[in-house]
Amino acid sequence: MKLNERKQAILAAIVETYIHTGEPVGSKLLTGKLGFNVSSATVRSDMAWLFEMGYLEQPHTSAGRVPSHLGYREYIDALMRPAPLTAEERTEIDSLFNVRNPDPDKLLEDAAEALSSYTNCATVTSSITPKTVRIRRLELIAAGSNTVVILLIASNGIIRNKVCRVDFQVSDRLIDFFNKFANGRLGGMSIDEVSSAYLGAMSVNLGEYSRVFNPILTAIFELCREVSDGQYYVSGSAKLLEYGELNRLVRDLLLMLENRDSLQALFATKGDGQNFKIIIGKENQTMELSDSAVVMTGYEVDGTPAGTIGLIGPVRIDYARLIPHLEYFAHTLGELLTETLSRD
Amino acid sequence: MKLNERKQAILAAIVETYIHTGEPVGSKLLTGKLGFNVSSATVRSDMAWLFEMGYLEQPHTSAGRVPSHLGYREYIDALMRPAPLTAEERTEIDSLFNVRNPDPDKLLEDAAEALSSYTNCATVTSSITPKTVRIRRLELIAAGSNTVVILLIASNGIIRNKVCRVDFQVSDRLIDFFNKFANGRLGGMSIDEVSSAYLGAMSVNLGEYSRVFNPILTAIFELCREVSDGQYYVSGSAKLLEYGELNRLVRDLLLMLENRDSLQALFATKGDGQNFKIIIGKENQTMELSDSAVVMTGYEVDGTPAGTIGLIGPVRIDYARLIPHLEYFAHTLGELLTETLSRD
DNA sequence: GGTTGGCACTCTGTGCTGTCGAGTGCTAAT
DNA sequence: ATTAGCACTCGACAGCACAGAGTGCCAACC
Repeated sequence: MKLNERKQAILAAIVETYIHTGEPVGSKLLTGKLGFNVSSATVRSDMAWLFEMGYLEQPHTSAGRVPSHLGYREYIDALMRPAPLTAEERTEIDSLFNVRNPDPDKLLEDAAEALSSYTNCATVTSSITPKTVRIRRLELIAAGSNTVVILLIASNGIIRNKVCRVDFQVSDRLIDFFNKFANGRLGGMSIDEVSSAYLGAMSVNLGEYSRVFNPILTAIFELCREVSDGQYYVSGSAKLLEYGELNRLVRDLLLMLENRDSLQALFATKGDGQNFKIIIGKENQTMELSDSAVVMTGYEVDGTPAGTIGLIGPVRIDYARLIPHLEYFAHTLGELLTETLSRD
Repeated sequence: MKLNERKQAILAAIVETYIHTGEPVGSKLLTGKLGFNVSSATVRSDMAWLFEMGYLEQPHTSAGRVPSHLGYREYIDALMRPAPLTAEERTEIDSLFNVRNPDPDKLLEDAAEALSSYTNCATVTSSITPKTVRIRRLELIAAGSNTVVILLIASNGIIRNKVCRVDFQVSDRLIDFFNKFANGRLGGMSIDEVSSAYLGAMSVNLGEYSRVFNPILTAIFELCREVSDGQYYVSGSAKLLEYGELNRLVRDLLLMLENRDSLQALFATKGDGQNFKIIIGKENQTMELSDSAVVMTGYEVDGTPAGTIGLIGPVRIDYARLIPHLEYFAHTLGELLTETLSRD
């Protein structure tokens, strides 16, 4: 049931034309766009075949044809010719990053914003914390007589802090004591290993101080979870409004993008490693996305997968242009993060 | 040119009916809703008068009437009877706040979210840092051999950190030295007094270390600006899509809410102190808001204005219900923050 | 003088109709 | 296998009539 050369060309032309115009494409228009020298009737019979096979859909009897999800799938998997980035585009993207900031959180935020302004889609970046991330440093800082701030610096450069109220009178001596204790016990440990059980065991070791420091240990646990759950940066969600075909669901889409859990569910479906994942329309598990396409890929820091970058737009987007762009964004992001971290 | 009792009642009834139904209201419908026992013809002549005076508008000749901005204004300023909160509503709102978290940033975020889910509008909360906010503590923490984290704890409970790359080999001795130096010079100082000039003078005092610590001083300056500029938390912007009348501008509205500068411009127009400010439609400076209403008020921490809380919705919102609610939110937020800070 | 009922008028929304054009599907010829 | 020709289908659009809601005005009334 393979497509011959002409059928491939016709399908590709339909997808590309439709991506551009957003209108069903007819046989006559198509004959002009094809390299082949055939009449519209021939094209028509091929289109009928493609329709039969499920590659095309028909909004109504006398309209042109529109790619079905299967059609897009075939186009993306086999027919599309990705447009490699020009040198100018590369330097333009490079300049979009705020290279000077060594904070990974800021970098992810900037990347989401840059990608969004570049692609005119909603974008999401996230840090998926792999098992290898360790606690580089924990620091307790006095913030008041009964308040402390706990600062966690992770080996992937992520920094989080948390305010914690304590029962005891905060003193330099106690802070010092705890900092030594905590860094001794937790420093260098994998984030995921910091379980309530482990912290409970630690608490026992604190002896007389155990009760006093318990809220702090709890806070440390929560901080580790925050780092390990990663963070999602969304940008340009308002751009989804520009695509009329999404109108029906755009409200749910926006709500989804505001909701951490939905994002997590979506990005958890990401494929293995650096590979691309393109989910088209109804292929999506979630209703909200049934008229959208999600294109995402991972980025690597120092050779290990460290996060995801992706975009959400209408099914009708210029894959051939966007995929190489997204690839370059992921690559650049990984590079910058690697460089940032290798500096010490 | 004052409105007599019946005209007042008619205007109020028109505003309230229109807020509910969203459809132009006609004289016949109105006669039923009024306490007065008059015929539709009488109501009609009063409506004609209100129209003449600019309190009402007419979408087209044979349609009912719709309140003009002046009409809304009169309603809000003189006619509206705010619906005081019931005890249940109060406890419901109280329970929406995540009371246990002593972090002001989280509190503001929660407040925005809670207010949005409660009012079905987009909401914004912000911390405006008054002149009285001081540096409570500055802490330099080693994050690598050439990287430090600077943590700033402000007297209003706000905590910010920044990663900073340095030229020198980070050592405990240097960190200690700088921490003492910085807290001695800057601790207790008003955020706004930390100018580049002042830091420049400090740098001179560092003598041989001057060059080495300069990037850190710059980072401290930036941190102070971050705290002093305040933060904006937006929630529920997707809810604006539910209001058909905003459709035309909703894209620009959403973009505005994503943009820090626009928010700042909007909230800078806030009135004095705790007072309410309601800006209706064209009263707004910014085009994007010309079909929306902005309702905002300040909240106070320890008796001084400390921030703003507000909501953005269509002009047609239930002011009588929302204003007391917003008031209560602002009050609760201020209380919680005051309590949080007074704990040490 | 304020209030009322009556009536003509205006405008929107809806549904029906006919026409136009784009595009298909089929068939017979090449 | 390809093509030209032709009938057919369907949506978009414009025109039209009609019902319904609401107004504006006027003469009559208390």
